[in-house]
Formats: sequence, structure tokens, C-alpha cells
Amino acid sequence: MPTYNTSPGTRDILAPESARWRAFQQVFADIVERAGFGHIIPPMFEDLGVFLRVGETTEIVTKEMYDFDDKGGRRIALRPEQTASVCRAFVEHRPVTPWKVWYAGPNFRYEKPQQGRYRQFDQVGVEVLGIDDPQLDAEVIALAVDFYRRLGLHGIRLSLNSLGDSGDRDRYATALRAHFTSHLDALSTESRATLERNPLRVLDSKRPEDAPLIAAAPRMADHLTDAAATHFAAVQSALRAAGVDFVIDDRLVRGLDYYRRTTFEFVATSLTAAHTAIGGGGRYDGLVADLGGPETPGIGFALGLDRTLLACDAEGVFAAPTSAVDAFIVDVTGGEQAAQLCTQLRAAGFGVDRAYDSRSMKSQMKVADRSGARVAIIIGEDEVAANTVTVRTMESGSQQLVSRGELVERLKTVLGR
RNA sequence: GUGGGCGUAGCUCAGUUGGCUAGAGCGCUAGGUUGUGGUCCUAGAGGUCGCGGGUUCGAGCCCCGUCGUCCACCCCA
Repeated sequence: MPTYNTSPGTRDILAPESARWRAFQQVFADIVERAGFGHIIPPMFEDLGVFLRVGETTEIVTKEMYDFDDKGGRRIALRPEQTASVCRAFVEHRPVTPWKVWYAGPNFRYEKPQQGRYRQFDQVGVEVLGIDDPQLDAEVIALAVDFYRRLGLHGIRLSLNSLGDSGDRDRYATALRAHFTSHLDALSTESRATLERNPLRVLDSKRPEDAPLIAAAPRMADHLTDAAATHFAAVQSALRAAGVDFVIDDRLVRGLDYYRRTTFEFVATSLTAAHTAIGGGGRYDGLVADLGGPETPGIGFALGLDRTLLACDAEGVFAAPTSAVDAFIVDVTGGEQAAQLCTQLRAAGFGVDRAYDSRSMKSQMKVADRSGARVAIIIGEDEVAANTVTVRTMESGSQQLVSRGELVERLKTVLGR
């Protein structure tokens, strides 16, 4: 038994899965960079205060924060998400707007792990600061949809809602509280507790006994100001114009307190486990101001890497890329020849590996086979004496003697380069 | 944070009502008459049965605790 294992909720991502992660981030980077987004790499930990802005009523802040005092007495937290960091960075650097950034990397939440939920989990995402235009909302959403399509996913449902401006949101919360409070006995115990913290979240309850009360609850749509309603309508028509399918879900309440107006969520219909929400986002006008900056509108989304990959598994798409070296050197004369050839061939641009410990040809060939290399380069006493090597095509088993001087050209031919 | 399932070789698992030196498949290593992989055959290495207590003549099997893991709730990506 090993002395140490990974901490709960963390894991090692090994090859070939790690290559899949890299490809995932690469596909995302390609899409958003082509749309004018710049890459931001915020720190993985920040002053705790940055994240408290996410919302005092969310569990992310109240019980899931990975926080600690550093040796300088600062109160530090591992980031639970990256939007707050991006806004902090905006206030710190004051870039010209619109500021369009994308990110990829791990976040941390102290939760009980289960499928699709880790204490260290990766997200990719974008944020745009300084623009209020509903066309931007639609474009940002379309970017995520395009990304899913590029992965090969089909079973993605986009839910859309508007939480209104902050005043709307507060009025709606009050109306909800009044509604649920007047029927408290019909509400589940869990939801009663939720009601205390955040009435909006009661709408999220999946308990059957709460369903009737939720169905009868006041509608957010009836609490929107004209401005918010107009904005929401414009977002919808822009989405239709872009050919993006969506469903309006006026019960959609996202977990973070800072959301205003447009909110959305992506659900993988191929996933049957509890965690089917694989991405989400929305507007957070006001967050920048909360962090000490000027009044600045903002919108963005974050997509969960782990869960999205789970959805890819379920649909059988976006497999891990196979990675193999081009050639594997089998040297039964001690290994010096292999060392030389490795250097030479790698410099010439080939992917090359070799065997060690002067093992038998049979065992070196097994390693060659396992490496996935298309070609084995065999060096025995005969080859050394004649300044040649044997080039063996693994799949067919055909092989031929090649002089050292012709090896590079020969490899190019065999590998089809 | 709450509830439940599970924890035996690197991996997937089997181990009967507690009873001798704990098994299989895959993987790994070495061979199969002396320069060759993927199929086949043979042999071999590898386990303080998560950890700590307890019950018992005796525990992988029972009890308690603990840690880990999985699932659901909660929450969320």
C-alpha cells in the first residue's frame, strides 16, 4: 500500500487522458482567440475578500471556501471560480474596454466529492467587461455552443433566463419570500432553510413535495423593469438570428449572487447522474463596482472540463488523441548506437524512443511494440559492422537494411512525410 | 454537512455457515535450442486481505472506530 494518495477530491490525470485535457483546452483557445479574446492567467489564490463578493448567501462562500492564513497573516483563499479574479484584475489594471479575456485552469471548493464533482476542478471560460449590448450576450452564448459542437457534442440543452437588474432581483426575492412563507407548512424542511438564506434558490429545489408550490410561485418575468425586459428580448432575438436553440426557464437561478439580467446554463442530456449542468454563465453588472472599480457591465461563462468530458464519454465523442513516437530503436550492441541515433533522429524532427538496460532483442521488440511506434530501427553486430540499420515496419513486419546515411530519407518515406 | 454501498496482487474481481502455506483473469518478467513484437505454450515475481482496536482456540470473513472511495441528498461546473 502506498504511503500517500492524492487528497480527497483530487486526482492525477495520466496519459492518454491528460492529452485529452490539453486538446480540450486547445480547441477552446482556438475558438475564443479567433473571436478576439486574450488569455488571462490569474493567480490560483487571492485575498479572501475578492471571493466574498461572489455572495454571502452562497455555499461556495459560506462553507466551501478553501481558505487559510499565510505566514504574513493575510487571509487567503484558493479561488472557487475565476470571474471574481478577472474583475479584480480589471480594477487593478484598468484595461480599455471592451476587455475580452479567456481562461483555463483549476478552481477549488471544499465539497464532498462524487461523480463530476471534485475539490480541484478545471474550467475554461470567457469574460467580457465594459459592454452592455444584448448582442454581446448572444455572441458569448454562441461561442460556448460552437465549442460544444467542435467537441462533437449533440445533447446539449441551453436554458435561458433573466434575473433582472439588482432592484428587480430584490423585489422578486421579496415576493418569493412572501409566497413561500405564506405556505410554509407545504414546504420541505430543506427548502425552509434555503428560504432563510436565499428565496431564489428555493426555485432550484428538486424535491417533489416542493413542486406545486414552486409552480405557483411568482414569475421573475413579471418583476422585470422595462429596460431589463427589453434587454432580455433583444438577447433572445439575437440568439434566434444566430441559429442558437434555447429554452426559456424562468426557474433558472444560478448559484452565484452576483448574476444580473441574462443568465444561462448548459445541460448535457446524455448524462444521467446528478451533475448534468456542464456549464453556465450570465451577466454580473455590478461586480466590478463591488470590487472597488467603476460601474462596469460584465458577462461571461465557465464550462466544467471534467463534466463536459463525462458528457463526451456518454456520447462517445472527443476521444483521447493517440500519441506515439515515430520510431523505436532496438539496439542489442550495448546502447551507444541507440543513444547516437536518438539524438540524430530527434534533431531531424522524428519522435524517437529506445530501450535500455541492454535487454534481449525479444524483450526490446516487445517494448517497441508497446510504444506504438510505426517503425522499429534494429541495430545488431552485423549492422554496426556494415554501418547500416534494419528498418522494420511494425504493422506489416517487413524490414530492410538501410545505410546510416540514407536512414533519414528512408524514414520519411516509410512514415509518409 | 447528512444518509447508504464498498475497500483482497499494478488493474478487474472470486473467496462458501469464521478453520491449514489467500486465488483467477488481465498486466508485468524470463524462457520456448542461440538477431525480432503483436497469437500460442511454460515458468516466475508480486498481497502486513485500507488502518487500529475487539470477540474467538482460530478472522479476509463477525463487532466498534478510523481513513479512503463510490452513490444519493445538499450544493454546484
